Amino acid sequence: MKAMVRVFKALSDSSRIRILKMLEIRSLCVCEMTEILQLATSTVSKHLSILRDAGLVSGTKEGKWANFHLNHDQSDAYVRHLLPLIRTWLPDDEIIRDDREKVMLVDRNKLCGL
Amino acid sequence: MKAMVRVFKALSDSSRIRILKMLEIRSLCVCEMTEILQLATSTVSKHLSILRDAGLVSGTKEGKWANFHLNHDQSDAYVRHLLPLIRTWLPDDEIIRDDREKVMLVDRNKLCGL
DNA sequence: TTTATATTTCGCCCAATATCGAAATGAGGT
DNA sequence: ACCTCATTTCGATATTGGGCGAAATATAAA
Repeated sequence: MKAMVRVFKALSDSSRIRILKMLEIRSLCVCEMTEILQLATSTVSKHLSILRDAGLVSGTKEGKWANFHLNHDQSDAYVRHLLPLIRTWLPDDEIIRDDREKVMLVDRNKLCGL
Repeated sequence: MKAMVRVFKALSDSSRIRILKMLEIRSLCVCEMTEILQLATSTVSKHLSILRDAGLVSGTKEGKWANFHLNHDQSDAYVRHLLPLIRTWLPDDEIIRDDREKVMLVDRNKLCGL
């Protein structure tokens, strides 16, 4: 039950939902998400660790960046069932739509280190 | 998005998960759940109002008791998809099993008003 | 090795929430 | 109407959780 509650807790914050919906487009590094969400880097990193602990995302280091992506298949039953559901939800949400447009525009090389 | 987060928030507490799993067996009144959960009546009532606001359960007054039951079909997409999922989860959880055994034993007439 | 930069961790603050007991509400039975 | 009892609401308290900035880590580049 603890694991299940942890997953639901991870899903019960709008910033974290925004992150998941962005990651449906492509994998992203922390500074890209920070730019889109307009939150402090440390806050975004915290959100990602909560999502990682729940098994919803995973992050792999690539050079100086940490690439985060959705944890579709290799994960437990909760995540395996919930991610596809969430993918079908919020198709018309304004914030989500705007976020995803920005995902296609941001470039980590131009973005980070301003 | 607000509605979706509200549903996930409602699901991210172990007492409320226990309530949902008990209601999979049969509808229950507040004092029956209070006895099983070993929480204050006011706490259980609060949990139920959170579950009701999320659309997960509904309660109908029957005499002096308030009968709560799961909100399977008539509810929004989130609840309609999540309740069946949750039904298949935690089949071997000890707490859930114990709760459900108690559900079959409690009798509101003997229980309430001790 | 030193410097620059992307990320994580830490300490703090404020808001939200889980819990309780007491008081208020509501519906039945007398 | 009054009393009883199940439930809800209210007030207080303690814990959790989201947010930030600063310090610590890690990795690339110089």
